[in-house]
Amino acid sequence: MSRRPSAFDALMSGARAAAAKRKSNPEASPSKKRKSAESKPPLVTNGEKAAVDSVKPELEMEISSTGNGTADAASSDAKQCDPVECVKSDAAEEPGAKKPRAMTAEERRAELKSKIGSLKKKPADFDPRSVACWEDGERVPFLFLFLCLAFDMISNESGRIVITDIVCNMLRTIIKTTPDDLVAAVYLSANRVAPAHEGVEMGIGDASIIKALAEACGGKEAHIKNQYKEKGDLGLVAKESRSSQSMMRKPAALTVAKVFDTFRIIAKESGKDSQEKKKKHIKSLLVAATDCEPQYLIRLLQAKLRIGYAEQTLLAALGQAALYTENHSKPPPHVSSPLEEVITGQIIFMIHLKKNKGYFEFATSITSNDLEEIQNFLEASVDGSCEGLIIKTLDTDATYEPSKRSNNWLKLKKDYMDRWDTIGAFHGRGKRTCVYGAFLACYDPDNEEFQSICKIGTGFSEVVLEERSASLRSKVITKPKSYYRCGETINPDIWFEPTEINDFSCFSVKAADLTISPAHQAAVGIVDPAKGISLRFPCLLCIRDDKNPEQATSSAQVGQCPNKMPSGMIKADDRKLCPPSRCRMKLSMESCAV
DNA sequence: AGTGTCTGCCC
DNA sequence: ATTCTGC
DNA sequence: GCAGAATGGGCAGACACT
Repeated sequence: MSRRPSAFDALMSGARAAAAKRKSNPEASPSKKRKSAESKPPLVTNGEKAAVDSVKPELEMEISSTGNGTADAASSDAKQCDPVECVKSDAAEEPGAKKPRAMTAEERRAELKSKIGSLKKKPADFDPRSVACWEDGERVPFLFLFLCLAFDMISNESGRIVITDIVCNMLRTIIKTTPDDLVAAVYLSANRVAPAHEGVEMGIGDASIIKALAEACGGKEAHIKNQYKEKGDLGLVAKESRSSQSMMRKPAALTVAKVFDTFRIIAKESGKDSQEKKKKHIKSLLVAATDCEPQYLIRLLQAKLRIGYAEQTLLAALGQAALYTENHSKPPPHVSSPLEEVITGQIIFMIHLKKNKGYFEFATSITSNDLEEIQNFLEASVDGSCEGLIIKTLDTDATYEPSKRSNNWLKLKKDYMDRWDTIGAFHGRGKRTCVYGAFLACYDPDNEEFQSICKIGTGFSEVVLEERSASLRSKVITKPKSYYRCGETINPDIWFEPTEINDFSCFSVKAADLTISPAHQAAVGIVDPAKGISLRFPCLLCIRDDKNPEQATSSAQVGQCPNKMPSGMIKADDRKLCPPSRCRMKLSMESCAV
C-alpha cells in the first residue's frame, strides 16, 4: 500500500494555503505570460516563494485537469495544446515581442548548450536568467532539465556540493522564468510521478520499454535486447537507434510539462489494452525526442537515472533554491510534518488489525548484556525459524524512529557460508557494463549435475569483478552442458565450462538463509519433488583460486534442511558480539530499519 | 478458464 | 535485502 | 557515515495470450 513518507514528500507537501489560492484562480493559463497574467506584487521574490510553496497544490491541479479531461488518452493529449506552439503564437500576436523571429529548434539547442555551463557557478554568483533561452512563461524545454542533470553537467561531477549547486541553479532558473513548470521539473528530476505515499507507479519495466523501443525504431526486440546487453544502458540504445521512419514533420520540441503529463497519463492507464496504450505514449515521446532526450526519457521510465544524483541531492538543492528566492519569515501553514504522517500510519495500522481480528502480543525477549547468553538466544530463535533478533538498548531513550538507522535498535541475524561453483553469468548494466553483473552459482550433487542455486551480484569489488569477468570470459561455451540443471525462468547470458575443466576457482558465498525455490534447482527432489533450494541474500565473500580446494558444498549437505545448514565459517563483524572462536556462525549486526 | 509474463514491492 | 565507492 | 548505484529471492496482482 502506501509507503513511508519521505522527506521529499514532506517538502513537496508544503503550503496548502497556496493551493487554495490557486484553486480559486484556476484560469491562470500556463501558456500565458506570467508577468502580466498574475500581476502579483512587483517584488519578484514573492512570486517565487509562491512557486516554491505551491509545488504540491499545483501537482494536484494538474492531476485533476488531466484526469477530468477525457478518458481517452489521445484526445487528452490533443486537448493540451502544445505549450511551445501556444507561446510562439502568443509572441507573434504581441506587437512588442522582444524576439522578432522564433529561433529554430537547433538554434535553441545550441544556445542552451552554450549557456548551460554557467549553472556551475556558485549560487550566490548565479543569475537565474542567464541560461534561459526561453521566454518567461514559456514551457521549459525538456532538454534543459536533462542538459543540466546529465549532459556534461552532473554526470561529470562527483562532488555533492557542485551537483547541488547545479540543480539549485537549474531550479532557480525555472522559478524565475516559468514557475508553473516547477512541479513537473522537480518530479521529473526526482524521477517520480507522484509522492511516494500515493503509490502511483507507471507500470513500465524493461520489457515494455524494449517493446516500445523496437516498435519506435522499427527494429526487432531481440536486437534491442542485445544492444542493451552490449551497451548496458537502454537509454543509450534508444539514443543511438534513431527512428528509422523518416520524419517529415518534426513534432514540437519536448517540454518538461509535456513529459511529466505523459508520464502521469501512462501511470493512470489500466485495464484492457493498457499496456498497448502505455507503449503508444512512450513512442510518442520518443518520436519527439532529440539530442540526448531519448536517453533520459528511457532512463526516467526505467527509474534508473544513474547520474550520481537522486532524491537527497534534489532535496538539498530545492531547499537551497528556496533560500535564494524567498525570505523564509513564516513557515507555510498546515505543513504536514513527518511525525503527523507517522501517527496517521499507526492509526491505520490499528484499524487494520481490528478488521482482521488481529491482536498484539509481546515478543519473546530477554534482557542481557552477556554475549554468550545473547548468542544462545539467537540460536534458539533461529531454531525456532525466526530470522533473528532485534536488540534494543535500555540505556538510552531509544525511541523508534521510522526510516532512520541508529545503534539503539539493531538487527541480529545469522549467516550461512558456503562455496559454490559458477556455471553462468549475466551481462552487467550501468557501471557494470563490459563486465559480468552477476553470476549463476550452482552446486554439484555427486558430479552428475550442476544445479543452479542462486545468482550472485553483490559483494564484488570493482577489481574482483573485473578479474573474474576476464578470467571467466575464456571459459565461455555456447550452450549449457546437458548436465547443467537450472530453472526455466533463469536465462544466463553466458554459460561457462564446468569447473572441473577450469582452474578450480569457486565463490565463497554468504547468505542469510536457505529457501525452497520455485526457480532454482539445487537439491531438487530432496526437499521437494520439483522445487530446489536457493539462497537468501547471497553475497560474495571471496574467490577461492587455490588449485586444491576442498570440495564445494555437496548435495547432501544442502538438501538436508533449510535452517540446518552446516555453517562454514566464522567471521565476526566489525561490531563483534562474541569472540570469533566461540561463534558457530557469523553474527551479522546491522542497524535496524525495520 | 487457465497459463504465462511483467511489474512492483518486500526483505 | 547486501555491498562497494567517492566524498 | 551518507548518498548513490550495482545486484539477490520470492510473491501477488494485473494483463496478455491461448
